[in-house]
Amino acid sequence: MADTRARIVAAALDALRDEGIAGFSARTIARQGGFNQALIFYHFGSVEGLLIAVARSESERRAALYAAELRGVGSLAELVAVARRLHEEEFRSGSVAALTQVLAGATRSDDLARGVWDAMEPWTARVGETIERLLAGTPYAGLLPVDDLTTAVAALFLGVELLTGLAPERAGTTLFTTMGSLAALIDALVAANPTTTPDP
Amino acid sequence: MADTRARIVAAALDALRDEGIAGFSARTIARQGGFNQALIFYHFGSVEGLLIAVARSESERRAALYAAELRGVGSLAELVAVARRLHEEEFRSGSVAALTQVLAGATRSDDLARGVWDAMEPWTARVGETIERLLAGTPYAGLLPVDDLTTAVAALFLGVELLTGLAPERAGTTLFTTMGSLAALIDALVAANPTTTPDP
DNA sequence: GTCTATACAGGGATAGAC
DNA sequence: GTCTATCCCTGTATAGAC
Repeated sequence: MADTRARIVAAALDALRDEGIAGFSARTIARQGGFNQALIFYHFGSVEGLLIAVARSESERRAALYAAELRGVGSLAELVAVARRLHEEEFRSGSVAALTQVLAGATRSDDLARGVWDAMEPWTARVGETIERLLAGTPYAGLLPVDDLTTAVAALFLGVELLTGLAPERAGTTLFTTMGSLAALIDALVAANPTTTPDP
Repeated sequence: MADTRARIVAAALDALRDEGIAGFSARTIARQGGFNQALIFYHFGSVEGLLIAVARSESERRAALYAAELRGVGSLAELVAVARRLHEEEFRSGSVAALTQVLAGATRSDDLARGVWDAMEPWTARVGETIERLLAGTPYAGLLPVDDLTTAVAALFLGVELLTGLAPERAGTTLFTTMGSLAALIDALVAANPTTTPDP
């Protein structure tokens, strides 16, 4: 039953958020979801298989969410504003925290790493489209590789999550306020120098 | 004996790099270092205690390394160049990878989170000093909070490590090349607009 | 498809010999 | 300070009842 699979994935996500990858076990997950431990092996083969399923499911959900939010973004400052909103929403629900746990866990197995990487694709693709659109309005369009910028933005987002998990009060509101100021600053600088080109 | 403690910490670091936080156990570590498992409990009280000790030791080592490298940094582009050199060195040795594992593991316990956060202080302090020095040369000195910028830079560095662990070929060389171009671009924009101020 | 029961390995931690 | 031995818990995985 597809419904059971969804319930298991949801419980696994909760467990990942609450216990971290180190405590991600079939027993913990089953306790969370109030179902039997053996179901995990029946439906996903192994705990690792479930982890990949979680990564995939989360990435698809996130891609849909971000696609809607990112559509209207027309400047760096707006990108930061959207990132802030999404961060607050996703931090409350603990879902990006769960993603960082998956990433940390992926170092153990190459299969898992590949699976998680593939699962992230729908999300990073949305971010990449947005960056491409932003760049198109500037003279730097051909000079800065979109792929690398996407990786950098994704890395920043994940890193913030990693640190927020450690000390929520530090990365709370002021960090995004500052990044917003910085983005506005860069927007202004770019607008003021429409023909400047970077060093080769 | 202080020597034994150091041996245990070194073995723990190796274990963390190879197995990740999910496989970080007293037995794995003891196997790595060729000593007895019970020594960990004698010297560090618990596996968690050892993890905090590893975080502290690593942070001090890293602070010393970075202090030397960051001293000469006078522009954003130079900061990226230093970050690239350090990333390559630390990625080879696996030590930032170990740090991300510690951070992921810290979600489990508040004690651990506090310990790891404190342990990161020497490192972030060096980064913060550098950013403060960079800002001092611009008109934005009072406008952008150094603490938040430090957090952002640290987050970016950690996030890159997280993604590099997942797909080394993606975050390899071109990412830092692009970030270097971007930094040079911003340096140029700032130099061209010495009196521009950001939106309030 | 789901549950119970169970195998077996690995891990945290401690007692006590040396 | 270090090692051996051990307790007991947790975890993965499967067999088989329902």
